[in-house]
Amino acid sequence: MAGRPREFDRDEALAKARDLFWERGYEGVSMSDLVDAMGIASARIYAAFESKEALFQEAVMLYASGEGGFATRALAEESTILDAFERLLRDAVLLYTRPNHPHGCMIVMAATNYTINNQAVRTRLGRYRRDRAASLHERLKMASEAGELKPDADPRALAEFYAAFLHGLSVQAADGVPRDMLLSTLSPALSPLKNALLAKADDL
Amino acid sequence: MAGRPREFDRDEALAKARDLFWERGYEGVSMSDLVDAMGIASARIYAAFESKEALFQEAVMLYASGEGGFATRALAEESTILDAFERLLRDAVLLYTRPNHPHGCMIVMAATNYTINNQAVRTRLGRYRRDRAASLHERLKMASEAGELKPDADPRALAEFYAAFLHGLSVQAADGVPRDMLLSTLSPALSPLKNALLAKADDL
DNA sequence: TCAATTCTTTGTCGATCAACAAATAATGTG
DNA sequence: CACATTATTTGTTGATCGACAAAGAATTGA
Repeated sequence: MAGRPREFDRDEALAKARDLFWERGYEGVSMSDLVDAMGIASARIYAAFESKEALFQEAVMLYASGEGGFATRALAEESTILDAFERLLRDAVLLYTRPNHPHGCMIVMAATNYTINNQAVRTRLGRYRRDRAASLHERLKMASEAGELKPDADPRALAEFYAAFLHGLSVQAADGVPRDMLLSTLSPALSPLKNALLAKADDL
Repeated sequence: MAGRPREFDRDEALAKARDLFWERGYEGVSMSDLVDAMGIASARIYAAFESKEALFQEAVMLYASGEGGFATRALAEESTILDAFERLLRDAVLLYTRPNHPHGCMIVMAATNYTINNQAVRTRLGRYRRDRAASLHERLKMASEAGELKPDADPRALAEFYAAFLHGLSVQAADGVPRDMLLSTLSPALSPLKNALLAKADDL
């Protein structure tokens, strides 16, 4: 079997599609935009990725498993809750303001407003965002059960607070707020968590 | 002068357009969607509002001077910085989760991702968002100069922090996070400001 | 009454949208 | 070699996009 070999690098083309979707969102990118950016004719895109929606989905998964995975990594790899959230927020700012890349989080930016036809795309991205909030919640519950937090701390409220802030960082970055400015917001942003920690030493 | 009188209520039609744009964004709404929602033929829309973009702009202004003005009002009408921000955030949650209305903030949701042709719309809404951050900054500087804040508090960082959180609330609301949940995030959200206040009594 | 003015209806414009069909080209396997 | 298989090229499809032109309808002032 095995017919004519593919002439373009599928991963490379997918990465280009991801960047375009990242910058302009699903509906902000037309097939002809993709043709230009990926450098291959539309029929080839359909052959390799099935449809625009499937291509977008795959691009989102590429993002989520790559740069977008910073949150998962921070939550899993840091041992204290404070270290985890400090790193998570810091990595978020760095990613959202990376030079020569689209600003903001792809999953936040790429699907807020949508045509009737494409509500499924919007809903799916909403689910991704809810999953992120859930993972924050999980990590905070863990910390609470491990005795890191005050007994009256509310892990769910803290989780939704940080989810909101994280999403907001993305909007700010897309609006061009500079990296240093966003980094300076992390000190106030971490104070709710610090207030919820069981006291060791009083800092600030 | 004065020819045939208009048969439809311009303000009413504009409000319907605003709600549709609020829910689905500028590009998420087509002229034929507007025709259906406003109940008038497209040529009438052009006669009364000039273009889709001008209609959108007017709808945004209607929003900004109405429901969207909660921030301006809170900042202007409350005398202490804490009261102002408490009310601002609370009003934001209430507006963003109002039943029988689109969820989230129109100015945050209606233009994050956009086609090349409509970057002007995106840019303009970005400017609105930056203006909001600037007004938070102004109010915090006022408070600082009035001696409400600790000398080492950073009004600019606090302003951008609250701007980010506010924008994030909008994303959360649009994703269906319930009102009570969002209200419970306000307690952590206010702790950075409380930490920056010159001490009077220590409340948790 | 009639002319000027404004609104409404109807139909349509060229452009662009996502998606594919058909034909041609290049590979491996038997 | 021939044939099955897969890629690429080219062109087109019907739908929908935003925007308007032209003509009829309703009103006011002269």
